[in-house]
Amino acid sequence: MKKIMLIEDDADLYALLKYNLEKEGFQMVGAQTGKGAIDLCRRERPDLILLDIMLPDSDGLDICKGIRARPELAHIPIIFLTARASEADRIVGLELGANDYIVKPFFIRELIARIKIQFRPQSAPQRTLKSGILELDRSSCRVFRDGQEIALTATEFRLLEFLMARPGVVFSREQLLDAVWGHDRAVTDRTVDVYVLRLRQKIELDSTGPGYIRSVRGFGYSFNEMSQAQENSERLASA
Amino acid sequence: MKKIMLIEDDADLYALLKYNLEKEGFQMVGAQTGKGAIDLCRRERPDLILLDIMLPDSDGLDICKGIRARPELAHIPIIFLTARASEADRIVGLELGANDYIVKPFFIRELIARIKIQFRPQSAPQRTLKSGILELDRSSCRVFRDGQEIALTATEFRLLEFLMARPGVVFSREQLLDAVWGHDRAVTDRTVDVYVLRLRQKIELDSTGPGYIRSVRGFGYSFNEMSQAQENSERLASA
DNA sequence: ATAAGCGATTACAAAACTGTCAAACTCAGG
DNA sequence: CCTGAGTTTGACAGTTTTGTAATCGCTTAT
Repeated sequence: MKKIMLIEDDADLYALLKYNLEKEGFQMVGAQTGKGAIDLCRRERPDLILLDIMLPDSDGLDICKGIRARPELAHIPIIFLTARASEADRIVGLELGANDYIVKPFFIRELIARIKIQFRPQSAPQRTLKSGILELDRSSCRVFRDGQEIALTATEFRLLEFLMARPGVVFSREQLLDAVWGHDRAVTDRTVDVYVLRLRQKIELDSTGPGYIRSVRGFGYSFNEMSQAQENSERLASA
Repeated sequence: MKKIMLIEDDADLYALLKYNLEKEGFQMVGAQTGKGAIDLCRRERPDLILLDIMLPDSDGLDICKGIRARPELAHIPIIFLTARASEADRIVGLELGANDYIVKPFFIRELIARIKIQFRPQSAPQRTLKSGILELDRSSCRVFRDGQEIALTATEFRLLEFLMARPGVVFSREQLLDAVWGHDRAVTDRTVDVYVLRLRQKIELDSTGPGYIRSVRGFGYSFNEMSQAQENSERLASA
C-alpha cells in the first residue's frame, strides 16, 4: 500500500482529500502546516508528497527544494496543489523538481489518476525477447537456452535478434542483409545461409523436426512463432 | 538528443510547437495525421510522443492504446494535447496509459517543463555503487576494493562509474566516448580499450577468469552483473 | 526418371577485433 | 622552463569472426 503525505493548510480541502484518497486505498499522513514538513518526511518516508504551495508559515517551493536536496528523500515524487495558475508559477514549480503541478480547483478523480501515474512502473524498453526456452537479452547481448548461456558472435546475435523480434514474418535474404548487415554492405546472399546454419547449430535442441528458424523455400527465413502448447512441450523436452 | 514525435493536425500549432521545441534542443519528427502514426513510431523510435486527441482521420486515444499494446513501443511516454477539458476526458486519457494530459490552450514553457519531467531520471542517483568487494563513492570520487582505496584518474573513475551504474548493459566504444568523454570530443575509440585495460589492471583481483569488466566482442564492454553467490565467494577469496 | 533449383554443409583465406605496449602529446604546478 | 601525471594515438600480435566458393543433398517440375 502506498503512503501519501499531504501538506495542505485549508482544513476543508485537507479533510476532503484525506477522505477520498483513503477510500482509494492510500495510506495518508500529513500536516496542515509547512513547518517541520521535511522532518516529518524523513520520519514517515512517504511514497509521494502532495504539497500546497501557499502555506501560512512557509513556502511549498522551499519545502520542495529542501526535499530534493536531501539524497535520502530526493527520489520521492512531489505533486504541487495550488491556486497559482500563472505561467511563471507553473514553470517554477515544475523546474524545481516537482513531478506534477495541479491547479485548484481540480477534479479529485484527476488527482487520483495523476497520483497513480507516479506509481505506475514505467516499463523499461523491452529488454528481452523470449520464445519457449530461448531467451535473448538485448541489453547484455546474451542468449540463453533454458537458462544456459549460448555464446554467439555479433552477427549471429544481430540476426537472431532481428528474427526473434518479428516472429512469424518471413524475410528474404536480401531483406536480412539490409537489416543485419546494413544497406551499403556488399555481401553475397549465400552468406545468410551460413549464418542461419551457424545459429541453428547453436540454438536448436535437436536437428529433427522444425526448430526455431524456419526455411521458406523460395522466400527466405523466419523465426517460428510458438504456440503455448509447443512452448510447454519444448520445456518438458529440455528437462 | 531526445527525439519527440508530434502528432497534431492543426498546422499552425504544429509549426509553432516544432519551432519552439527544436529551439529547445529536441529533434522533432511528426505527422499532421493519425493514420500510420504507429508505423511511424516503429520506424522513428521517438523518446516521447505528443499526441492530439482529436485528429481528422483517427482518435488519439486509439493511437495511445495501440502504442501501449506493442511491447517495443509501450515504454515511450505519451503526453496528450487536447482541447477536451472535461473531467471524464482527462480521466480516460490518463488511465489509458498517458503520462500527462495538457489542456489547450497551454503555455509553451509549461509544455517544455512537462516534457523535461518525462526525461528526468526518476530515482535519485545512488551515492555509492557496490559490486562484490568493489565500492565506488560518487561524492568523494573514490574507489575501494575490500575497504582499501584504489587510486584512479578522473577519466578512469568516470568510466567505471558509468559502467557500474548500469551493470550488465553493454555499451559500444562510441557510446562510452559520448557518455564519459563528451559528445564533442574527437577521440579514437581505441582510447576506450586502453582505459578498460588500465581499469582492469587496477581493480581486478586476478587476471584469470571473468572479472568486473566484460568484453563483448563486436559490441563493446559492460560491467558484470554479480549474483549474490558470486559476491560472497569473491569476498571469501579476498579475505 | 531426370534435370534444375534451392537450401544445407564444409573448408578456408581474408578481415576484423581485442589486449597490450610504447611513444607522443597536453597541461597544470613547482 | 621543467617535470610528471594524465591522456591519446598508433602499432603489433594473437585470436576470432566473417564471407565466399565449392560441394552435397533434398525437392520440385518436366
